[in-house]
Amino acid sequence: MTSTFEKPEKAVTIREVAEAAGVSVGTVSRALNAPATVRPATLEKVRAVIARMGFQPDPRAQNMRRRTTMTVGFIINDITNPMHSTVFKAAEAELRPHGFTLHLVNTGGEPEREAAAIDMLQRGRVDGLIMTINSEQDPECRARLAGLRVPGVLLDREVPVHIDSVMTDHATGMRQAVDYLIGLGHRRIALITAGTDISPGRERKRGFIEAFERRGIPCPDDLIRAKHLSAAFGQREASMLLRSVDPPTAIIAGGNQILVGVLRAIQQQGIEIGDEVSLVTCDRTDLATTYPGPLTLIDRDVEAIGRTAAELLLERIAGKSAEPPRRVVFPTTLILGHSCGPPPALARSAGPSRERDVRLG
Amino acid sequence: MTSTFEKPEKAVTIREVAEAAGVSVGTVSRALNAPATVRPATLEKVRAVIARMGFQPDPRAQNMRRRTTMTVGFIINDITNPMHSTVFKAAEAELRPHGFTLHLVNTGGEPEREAAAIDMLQRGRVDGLIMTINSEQDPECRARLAGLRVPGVLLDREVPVHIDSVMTDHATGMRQAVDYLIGLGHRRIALITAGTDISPGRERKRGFIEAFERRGIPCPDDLIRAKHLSAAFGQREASMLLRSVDPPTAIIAGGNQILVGVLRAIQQQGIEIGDEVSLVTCDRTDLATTYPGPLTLIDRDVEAIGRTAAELLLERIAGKSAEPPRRVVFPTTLILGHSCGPPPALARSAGPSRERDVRLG
DNA sequence: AGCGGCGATGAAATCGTTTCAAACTATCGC
DNA sequence: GCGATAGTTTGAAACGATTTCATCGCCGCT
Repeated sequence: MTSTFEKPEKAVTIREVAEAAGVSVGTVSRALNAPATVRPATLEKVRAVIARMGFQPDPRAQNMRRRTTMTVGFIINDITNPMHSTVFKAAEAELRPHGFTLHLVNTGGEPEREAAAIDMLQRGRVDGLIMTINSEQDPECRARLAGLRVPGVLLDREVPVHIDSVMTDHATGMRQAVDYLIGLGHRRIALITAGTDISPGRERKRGFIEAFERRGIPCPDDLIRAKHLSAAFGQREASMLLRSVDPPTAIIAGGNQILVGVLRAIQQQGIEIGDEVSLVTCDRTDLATTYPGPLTLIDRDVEAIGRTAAELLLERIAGKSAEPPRRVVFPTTLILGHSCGPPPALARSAGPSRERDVRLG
Repeated sequence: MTSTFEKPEKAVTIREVAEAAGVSVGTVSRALNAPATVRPATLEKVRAVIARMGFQPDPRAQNMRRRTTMTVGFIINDITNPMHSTVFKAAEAELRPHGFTLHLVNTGGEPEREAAAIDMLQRGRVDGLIMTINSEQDPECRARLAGLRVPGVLLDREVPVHIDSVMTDHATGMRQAVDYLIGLGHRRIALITAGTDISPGRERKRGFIEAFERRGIPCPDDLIRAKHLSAAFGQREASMLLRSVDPPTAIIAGGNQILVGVLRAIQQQGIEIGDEVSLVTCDRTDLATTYPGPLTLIDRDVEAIGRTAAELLLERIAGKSAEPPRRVVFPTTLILGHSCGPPPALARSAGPSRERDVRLG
């Protein structure tokens, strides 16, 4: 409507307000930050002038003087990962009421960028950090984490450093899933997941192996592919596995991006999920819950994870920096869909547990 | 490894560096910001001290003094929407090499929060804004946008205000999709999309209507459901439409969240996509490309959109504030999947264009 | 009347950097 | 040898708020 360019009038400063109100700058400052200490009459007068002139304190000056920014840094390798963006959203919702706002850095998982992000943020730009550092092993990153000048919370990563963390019990979740598959008769179970250089990869692999051990069944080590959390990796490994001479009868996609690749590989080979190959995935994404079936998945409360990270951080910022680092571990839940059935060989002899539509492989 | 708490030593200031190097603070500052103006011998000496003491300028003080923050604000209603997070990522990738970092605010689309976000960011916290303001109509938000003190770029929103914008030609994309469906024989085509209070909703509806008009075919107004961009809305409307006495033979899911709801409704009623009902969706998400079929969709280059927004902003920040606002419009592409076929009635009489597996409704 | 105490206010210090005019130094031409 | 000049460096003044400290009135109490 207004086609006239509102001239970006120079911001009004506290000094101008003080002059206009006929008081000192100190009084204006107190009127804003400690209203109880200024006489009601004066307070009202100052407030009127503030409102009239549309004064708002300059955050830069406040940051400078208060040595605080009311900003929290969020470091993540890929914000387009639905799990990560959900954590971010939940953390923001928790922090906003406390006046905090978030600085988001998308690192792509590269060690240098992660180290650089920690560096640039923690040096006066934020009051706290929530992060998923992919370079658990990188000495640079570890040094940065060890020397952190602001409180920090680590998400789903295990770094030998004194810092709060919010973890997921991926191992137990994986063990349950594998146990479920073993119970259905599967022995040739494949696991495609993150590299063992990061906690989720290590934990999932551990849970996978443990499930077999507890049953006293030899673990199909040749079917464990723990390298990357990407769709491309998922597709490549799933394709190779499915084409091999002794293919798995069940696949566990250990990561929501991996699932995308695994599904593509399965489609490419025209294989029927649940009948020819059972499928379990991790994390409740739109794809996992909406894909026909739907898919059996290892769920976790991602929003609670984001909320908890924010809570831990808020407590630290509020001053409990002396207390020992805390570590909150969230459980997982196996949610049964219809993507698993008995392995084909078994199904052919014994009665099938659910309707199938047998096709040629 | 280091179990000793690295004491968060007080940050070293430029004054301390100056003293240690035996020069004035001004010289240290110039050594950093204008090395050419300081004598090589002095420069080296200062640099050595800086390195030894590990000095890094305090960003807060720099922001304060320079009146600039090297930060860009990104305001979005929902960062978990894959389109939005992709735009963010692309924009960040473009801005990072220029030294900018991003402040992300997730508003949930509420007008007050959007207005508050603009307010809090543009007053000294950021040097520019990239935003998708949902409250196109809200006077508060419009006023904020009109009085912006920093350069801004609007994403996919039409606000009568002098500001750069990056748009998508949703109307043409929709027209092509509808035309394609009409060509397949469909007449009862449903559109479920955003409300007409925001540009994508208006444009998609316009394109939908135009497609019929150009063919001289009456537009099925009763099948247009333009209200919200949510899975819940998509599911509710799709369910109602599919259960109605004269159901649509084709559905267009005008939004990636809407698609989730539409697919659920279709699954719930056991309807076969492509045979009993044709489906077109918007945006290339993992779900759309991985869902069996895959789905026919109206694609757009979301990364280019994010990149372009960043470029426009960078140019403004670099000083071209006088130039008239620019408006970049990105085209869409119809990508054919296998989710569309001739309408059931036609298919039953004429020969089907692709294999079907007829089921009871 | 004098004194203590208290609440409200103003003046000044402070945060750490950049910037700018002025001072200083060395070099050069004449 | 002297002034001009260019090149460096210095010292101090911003930047815009918060915060500390001293002061001033005022009230009540003895």
